[in-house]
Parts: sequence; C-alpha cells; structure tokens
Amino acid sequence: MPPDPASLPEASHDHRVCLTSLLEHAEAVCQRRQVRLTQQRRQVLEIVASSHIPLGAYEILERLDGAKKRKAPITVYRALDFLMEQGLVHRLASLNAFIACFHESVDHTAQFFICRECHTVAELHSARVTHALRKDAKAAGFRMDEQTVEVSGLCSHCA
Amino acid sequence: MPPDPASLPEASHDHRVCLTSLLEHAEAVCQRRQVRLTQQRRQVLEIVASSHIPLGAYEILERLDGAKKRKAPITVYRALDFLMEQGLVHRLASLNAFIACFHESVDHTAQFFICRECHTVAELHSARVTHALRKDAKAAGFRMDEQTVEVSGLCSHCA
DNA sequence: CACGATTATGTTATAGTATCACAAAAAAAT
DNA sequence: ATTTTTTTGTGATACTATAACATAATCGTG
Repeated sequence: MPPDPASLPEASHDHRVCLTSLLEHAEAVCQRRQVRLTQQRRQVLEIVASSHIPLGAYEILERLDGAKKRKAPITVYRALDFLMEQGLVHRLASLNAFIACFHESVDHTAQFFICRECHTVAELHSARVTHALRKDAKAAGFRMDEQTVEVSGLCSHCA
Repeated sequence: MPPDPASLPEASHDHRVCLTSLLEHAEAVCQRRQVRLTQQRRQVLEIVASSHIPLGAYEILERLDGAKKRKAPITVYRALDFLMEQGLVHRLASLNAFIACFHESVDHTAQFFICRECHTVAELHSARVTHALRKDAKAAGFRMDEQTVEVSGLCSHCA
C-alpha cells in the first residue's frame, strides 16, 4: 500500500473537523452503551480515522508506537474488534484492512466503493442494494444476516 | 471448517454429473482460449469442485498430496490464480476460501449467499444487485470494476 | 475502603494465508 | 535442434490473525 498522498480527496473538506466530530460521536456511543473507550482504543480509532485510506492492522500497529516500544499485534486486533462492535470501524474483507465509519447511523450495514488507484473508500448505506439482495435472498430461501459488499473501480477523481 | 457432511445439499442432485460436465466445460474453455489445463490445474479444479463447501488453499493442498510428498503452497495458489482467470473458480474474500463455478456464463460477475451453519454457498448472477450497485456508483461518480458481494446467513435447509 | 468480580492489557507463542526469487523442467514456436 | 515461453519445483519469507495465560486496571457492592 502506497503512503498517503499529501492532499485529501476533497480539498474543500477539512478532515480534522471530521476527526473531532467522529471522536465525539465515539465517546457518546460508548457512554450510551456503557462500554469503555479506553486510551488505547481511542488511539487506534484516531489512527484509523486519520487515514483516508484503509489501513492494515500492522500499519496501525506501526503508527501506535510513538517513540515507545512496539506492542503486540493482538493489541491492535483487540481494539479493532471493540471498535467494530461499536460500529466505529469497518473491516474491508477484500483488502484485509480497516477504515473508520463516519456515518452515525444505527444500522451498520454498509457497502463500499474502493478506488483501485488512490485507495479512497466511499461508504454507502444503500437501501437499493440491500433490497436487491433481500429479494434475491428470498427467492433463494436464504435468510440474510450480514452483507459484504465491496466494489473496486475508479473514483471520480481517478477516472 | 468442519468436515464435509456425508450428504449433499440436494439429495436429488448427483454431484458427480456436475463435476464431469464442469470438467468438460473447463477443457472447452481452455481450448478456446488457448491456455493449458495441465494435470496439476485440473486436479486442483477437481478438488475444489468436489467439495460443496469452500476450501482454503491449504485444505486443497492437503488433498493434493495423494500418498506423495507435500507440495509447496504456491503450487496451489498458482493453480487457483489460473483457474480464477478462466472463471472456473471463485475466491470468497470473507472466508479466504475458494469454490468452483458451476455457471458457464461469459460474465464472471457473481454474488454469493454463504450459510454460516452448513457452509454451503449459492452463487447468483443477479442483474438486480448489479443494477443497484451500478446506480449507486453512478450517483457517486464511481466507475465500477469488480464486485465482491458475499452475504452470510442461513440457507433454507438450516433456517 | 476492602473485597471480589469483571474488563482490559501485556506477553509469548503460534496458526493461518499468501507471495518472492530463482532454478529446473516441460511445452511451444521458429 | 535451438530458442523462447510457460509451467513447476524449491526454499525462504511476508503478511494476517488468534490462542493461552499472566498481570493490571476498573467497577460494583458491602
């Protein structure tokens, strides 16, 4: 995976604002649910959310060591598991990578458009896709549980 | 992953017939495309196609050693890469596993319903899903390339 | 506060998935 | 027959993820 490009996908968009409000949202969610957003978990969330492209667990791990000594991989996986449970982070199965969720929805069913050039990810909550799947599932007698919908292609910027 | 159950998902369905016609189809495809379905590739295809549940690369590897000595993992990955290029095998990203494609279509865009109980996989070619994605992609200015659509849930038998 | 229960983190080891690099062999093209 | 291309062998290694058990921090309650 290439290093982050210097500029953000949308110049007009100040990612620090997103980050701040994401963290506030995270605090609120955890408070409501009576679970703990510890320093470590918060830090992992910050790292994931600060990258506009998906990060692998070991990339997160690297960024976790400040000047200090390296932690064990499981540290990161545990934090990610927690964050995914709270719907604050998504895992992209096609990339073995993780991305923060900037949508404050209750339902964490999502679809992803992943640019194969710049690696930016657009997250959707598409009723259209879910309905289509639901219809096909019904026809097949299949009881849907979770969907993994990841589309690779070119974002508008790279196309 | 549990061992294969003794019986096939549909009792009425003779999997050996599928297997035979799949292999014939594979031969035809490779002949048409001027690529070689070598003994090794064919054997991997047979292994994948003989299992009605997805197999990991290392499971395929185990079944590849007859009484002979174990081959290197890359052997299997190379064969799988070839078979996927020919559209004869699909990789399921959510499982890190592989399944044979019994559909003889030209377009290898597919969706999968994966039973979390019995691990059977139903492969779809759903125009509905593809259209839904295409519409959302258009709205997002995203040029679709390949889709990874894997739904986990319960098949009619397990529900 | 003391206590036990629960939750989170540390530590070490290991399992599971996938690819690289280079050599040898087999098949195809000339 | 020789060159070229493709396939396979071989050994090493990278990358992704979890198990098992110990320690530490936090919480709830008396």
